[in-house]
Amino acid sequence: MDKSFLTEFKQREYYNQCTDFDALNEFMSAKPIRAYIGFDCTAKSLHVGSLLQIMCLRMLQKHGHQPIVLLGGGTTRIGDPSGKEETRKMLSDKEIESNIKNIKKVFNIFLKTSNTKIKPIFVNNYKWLGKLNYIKFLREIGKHFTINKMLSFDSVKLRLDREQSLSYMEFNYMILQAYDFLELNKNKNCIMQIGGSDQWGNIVNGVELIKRYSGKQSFGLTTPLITLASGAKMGKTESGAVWLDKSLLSSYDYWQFWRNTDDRDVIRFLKMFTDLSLKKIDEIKNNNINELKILLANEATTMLHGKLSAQKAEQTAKSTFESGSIGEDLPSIKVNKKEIESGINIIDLVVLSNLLTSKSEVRRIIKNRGIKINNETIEDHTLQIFLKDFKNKNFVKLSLGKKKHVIIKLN
RNA sequence: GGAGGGGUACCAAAGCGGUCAAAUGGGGCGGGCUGUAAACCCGUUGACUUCGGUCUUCGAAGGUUCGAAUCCUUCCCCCUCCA
Repeated sequence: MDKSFLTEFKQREYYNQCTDFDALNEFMSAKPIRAYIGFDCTAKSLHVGSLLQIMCLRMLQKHGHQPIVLLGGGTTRIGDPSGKEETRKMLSDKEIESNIKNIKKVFNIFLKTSNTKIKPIFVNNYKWLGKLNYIKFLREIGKHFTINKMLSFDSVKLRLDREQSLSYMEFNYMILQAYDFLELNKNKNCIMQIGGSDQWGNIVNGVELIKRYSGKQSFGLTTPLITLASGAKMGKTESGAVWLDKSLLSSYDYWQFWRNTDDRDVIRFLKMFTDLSLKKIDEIKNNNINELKILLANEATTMLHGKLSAQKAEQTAKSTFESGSIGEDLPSIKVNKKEIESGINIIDLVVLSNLLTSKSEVRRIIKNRGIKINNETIEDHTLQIFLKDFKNKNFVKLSLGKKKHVIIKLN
């Protein structure tokens, strides 16, 4: 074992804070360890906001350590108040279980699953949280927490300071997360928890609980909150959240997300989100910035959707943006021939294509010259589209702005 | 419990009887410039529309009025000070 995990962790700018950096470094150098990250299961899938965490797990594997993936069926039922302005809606057990099932897929893509020494261990904290005995829990675990301290945590303090209510249920979240860590420490020999910087308080609680409960040392490690050069939070695109799931966001759109990275973020993202060696990144860092963005997009898309999807996306982007033609990977919808036969209003067509949902908005954008059909700007919102407008191959390309395109095919 | 202040569109914040679908700023969206970047500039930002208008919005419910975001009543929520 070497000391390379934390070294690389820092070099790739994953590092934010650690409870005891030097001791952890010793530990990780001595022998393989197990570390865990918990993931929220409130949505059908994860989005790029969780990607850095996933990359951490990959890096653990790369250096011979074993990741534990906690899909929090238990804590999701409670809802983490950290960074949230208000209580989340409650999810049904059925939804949570189905979310967990779907989210698992992401890890099987990003993580190595064949090598038994490092393959991810999936755990669901509902298994232990679900059957807690309240009195017993209060006596064994609750006694280690003081309200005084709990009130001082940001997740709680911010909510209270800002007049928003915090339910008793959510107030317990941090204890449950600490308990998770204790549980994994006892039963899975897990000595580290990684998380985003907003999880620091929760993580430290776990480390302290383990210390008090069993006298053992454990570690917490956090990654920075990634903000874009523009100051925005990472993870939004024209079409919404950037999901790590093909059925929620196409590989083309995923590719586009990376391709549209702000200049100032490119090198950082290459380090964070690709497997390119740091040496290689250093060599190419002065290359043409757009080439680098394409590289980033290809690497990131390959990792999630495979090489073929990445190539197709790149090809489609090329034909769409460089030659204004039509790439096969553009999103498409099928329309029944009958709907077009007698002519269809351009506004209705745009709505039909799901590019926009409000007719008023379509009108407005047409006025602003933002709608194109087969690359021609629409000037008149009363325009009718007929079968003859569907070119040779029975399709039209409908564009909203410069970046959103849909192919409408006849059925 | 007492005394004040406040709840307005995605957010912040004006408006305090008609000219208010509601100033202004931010954000979003579209256009221009460019490199599918940033910065900057312009336009736009409730829904539907035969582009004449029509309908629904200013914490909630009632009321006054020809007419209410604006006045009155009750209720809900928040903030500050006092106890």
